[in-house]
Amino acid sequence: MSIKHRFWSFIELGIDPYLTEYRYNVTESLAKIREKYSYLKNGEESQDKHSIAGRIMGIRRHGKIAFMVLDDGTAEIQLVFRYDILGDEKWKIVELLNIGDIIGVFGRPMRTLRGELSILVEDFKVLSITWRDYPEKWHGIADAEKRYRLRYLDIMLNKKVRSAIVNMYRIEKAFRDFLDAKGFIEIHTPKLQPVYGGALARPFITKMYALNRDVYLSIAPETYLKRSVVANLFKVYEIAVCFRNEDIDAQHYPEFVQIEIYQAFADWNDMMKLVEDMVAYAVKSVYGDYKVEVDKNGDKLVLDFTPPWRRISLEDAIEMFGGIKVKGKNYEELLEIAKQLGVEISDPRKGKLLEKIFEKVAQPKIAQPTYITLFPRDISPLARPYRENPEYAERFEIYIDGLEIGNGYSELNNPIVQYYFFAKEEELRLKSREKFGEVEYHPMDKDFIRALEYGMPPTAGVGIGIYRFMMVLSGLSSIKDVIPYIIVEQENFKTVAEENPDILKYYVEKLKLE
RNA sequence: GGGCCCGUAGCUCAGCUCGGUAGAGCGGCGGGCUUUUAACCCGUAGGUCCCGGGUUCAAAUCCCGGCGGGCCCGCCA
Repeated sequence: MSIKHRFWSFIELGIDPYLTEYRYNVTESLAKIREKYSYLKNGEESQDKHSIAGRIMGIRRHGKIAFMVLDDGTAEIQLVFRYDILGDEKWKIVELLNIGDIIGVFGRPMRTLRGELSILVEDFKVLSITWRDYPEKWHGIADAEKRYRLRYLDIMLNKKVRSAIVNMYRIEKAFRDFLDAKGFIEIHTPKLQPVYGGALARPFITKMYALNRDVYLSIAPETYLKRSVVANLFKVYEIAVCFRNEDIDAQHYPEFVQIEIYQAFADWNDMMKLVEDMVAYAVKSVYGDYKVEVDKNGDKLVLDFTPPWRRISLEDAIEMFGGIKVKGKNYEELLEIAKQLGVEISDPRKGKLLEKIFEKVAQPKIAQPTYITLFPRDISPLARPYRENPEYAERFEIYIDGLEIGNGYSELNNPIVQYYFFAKEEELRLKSREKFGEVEYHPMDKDFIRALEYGMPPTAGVGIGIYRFMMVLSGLSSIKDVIPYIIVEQENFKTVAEENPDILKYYVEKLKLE
């Protein structure tokens, strides 16, 4: 690059973007200012003075007046820079500012003649600069690879992504508030476990040097939260990161967050009530209403979280949405139905066939929050068999906008039966391996069974996928869009210091780094 | 694990079918402009066309291999 870097222009004006200012006294957020001064009429100026700080997101220059857009993380506002107010010296700095620079601003709220609430700038400080050009303002960052590599830019520029991430925090907080008011406590269960369990999935295996052994990354907090119930912590939950060594697609990612809740002396019906109340509470406190309008790439969908939610049994749902009778059918008949539907299936469990048929014909049609109940017992090794018919489990799943969001049940508290189910799982694994290849199964966990042997009360539990829930609420179709940062392969590129040895030399000398 | 698609300037993209001097808009830089909302006007710089190999007089373009990324199917939430 032969042209002088604008960094040197700042230095010439006596501004070092890292050495001149070390802090800025912010007195008000832009969200508050927007609220407080909404009364201003066109052309009206307030005499109040505020200090704000943030990133310049847009610039419109008109000679001796310039308009910029400032984002302070709570909202955006237009800044009005005027030569007659700022004077010659400061105007030179205004001319150097680029989109992406970070400034602190002192000024007065006003509304322009065109009706834009603004800050009339009386003074400002350069707090940091950008060394890289920002993406085009209209399309922003659109290339999927760039979005994930430069995720901070995607979060900064893509409003849908940013509000999903901010609202995820608010939803989690509302869940905690709701549960706290009901006397629940949150427990941190181990992420490094000697036996994995609580779900059916392939685990990550890592080396623990302290004990010179392999350990598993937690696939679910379930068995430890149930131990906590045994410990007389009768109302527990955790917002837990879970790791599952499976493939990535639009609905799955190897690390994800779910909230798991366990309540003693309760059954699945109590848990469905708790969940719909909690979710409705959270949605209302974050979005202002039980009904949320979601923009799915231009298509509008109004989700209604008003409790109670619809409850349909798995087999009824297959009949209702798919027009297929499955009740009382045997394994061979169900296999034939699956084949007709084009469902590839290699699993000896009848329940797995039903689940697959449901996923094919019913799941995509469930838009509003719905409980699908009475899952087959043979695919629910941690759930309590249905009191009226042990072919089923007292288990429900939550579906919203065609996505599976959660899973809950009356927890199996019988250590004898739990032992039997785990033993069956091992058997299933060995049997299936010959016939179908590897299937996911739940490993024997005798330590967990021993906990049950000390006595666990009747208990209901649930797990709700936080990322999936946020996908649904924000209308984002890929789970990666609501995960703050995902893994990407390292890439070769040059840093600014590598490309500008003169600037590197400047700082090394200035800060006496050698 | 299987299939399909994408990779060109800082960003968004065109050019690729039918091989023949590397393009536009935005952004950057320089100039003009005191009320704009993707401001506008004039000028200007900016490229390893993802990488490697092959075919050809000639490759961004055709072929092969690789890398990076996306989507779908199978499996997991």
